[in-house]
Amino acid sequence: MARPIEFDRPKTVNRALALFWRKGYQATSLADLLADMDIGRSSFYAAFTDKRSLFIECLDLFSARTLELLQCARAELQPIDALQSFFERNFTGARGAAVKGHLGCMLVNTVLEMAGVDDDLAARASHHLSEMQRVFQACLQDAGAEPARAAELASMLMLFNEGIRVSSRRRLPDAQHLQPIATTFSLIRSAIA
Amino acid sequence: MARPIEFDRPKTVNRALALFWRKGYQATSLADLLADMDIGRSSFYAAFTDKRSLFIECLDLFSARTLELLQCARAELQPIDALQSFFERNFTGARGAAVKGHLGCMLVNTVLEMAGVDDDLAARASHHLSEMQRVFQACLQDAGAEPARAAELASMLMLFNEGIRVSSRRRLPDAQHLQPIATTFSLIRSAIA
DNA sequence: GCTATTGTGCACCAATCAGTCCAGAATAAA
DNA sequence: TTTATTCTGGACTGATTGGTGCACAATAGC
Repeated sequence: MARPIEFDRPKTVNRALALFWRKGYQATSLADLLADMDIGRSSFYAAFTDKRSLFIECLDLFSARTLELLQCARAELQPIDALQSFFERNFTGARGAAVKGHLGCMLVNTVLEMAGVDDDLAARASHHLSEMQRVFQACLQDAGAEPARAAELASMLMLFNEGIRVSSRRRLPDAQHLQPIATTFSLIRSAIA
Repeated sequence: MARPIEFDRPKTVNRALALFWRKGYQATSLADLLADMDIGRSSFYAAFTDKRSLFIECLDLFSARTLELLQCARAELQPIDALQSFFERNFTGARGAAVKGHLGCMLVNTVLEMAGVDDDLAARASHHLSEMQRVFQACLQDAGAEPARAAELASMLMLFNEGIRVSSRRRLPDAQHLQPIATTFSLIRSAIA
């Protein structure tokens, strides 16, 4: 047929995801993207249609990965431990994880950046957050909470999640994050038992 | 001497503040500002130096007003009630307040928008949030909490604040916000008593 | 080797960005 | 009225934005 595509698509999307995650949608220029993904303009538009379309792809990918991370922990640990580790892993252990932790959550970042600017993007991010909240709720039910109680706690946990993602972009000492996580989960445990 | 300034400076800054609050720094163009403030380019640069300088002025003004609101409630109500009303007022009562509530907190918005883009702006917003946290702590101490305990609760309350400001930009039903506020404060009350 | 097909490098585009500049309008002092 | 001072409207600038188009390069089938 013809010349084969020269770049590794998933890897290239990953680069874009990292950029968008760190700098947000608006502050990431096409020039930034092309340089970092190391492809030409034509290839970019041929493969990804649009800056906006690529952003949506990254947003969905980020959400899928986050949910996967959560489900993974859920399979390996007790439900509440799984939730707690989901928060703590951003501030402990490997340096790579800790660095990523300081970028917060791309979904939360997008909600705040795009609300009032591009409401469709904001709504899409918000929708992914609601999916996360449903997983929170499922974990809490697994831990023995009644559905109504689990829903109530899940919505508080989502609030906590949003808060900690903001807080983690403020470059405060890690202890400032870890201590409230511990406090919150000891509270949740006693609220269920 | 000469021609007097034709516009009411505080009022004009207010207009800019409202715009920045709603759309953030980057998405607010100079054209937007000029149209909304209803002044010409020259007057703008003569009076405010810069888009960035004006933004900083708005940021500081927003912070001052928020702190004032908090201190005001503190003077009129019991310390914990003051804190609780500070959160609830964004989702209850006059429609104007409720609309503003859905814009979240300009400081939180700025931290997330500018982190990794203009770290000085983000740091300035973050600094203002730390001031707020100190007022939280003072209220909790007024309510009888020991300093260490008050500091711990204040940092959790700030996390809660950041969360609720994110959540309020998601256009969820108000009950989704009011219920966690009630739950949180009943928790805090029992943690102090 | 020749041709058809497909992907790419790069020049180019209009639109928009923040910011500058100056001619002239409006006032106050004389 | 004249002059000095100050403020403002709007044209202008250079840089950057996201996006298009085209000529060429690289492959596959023949």
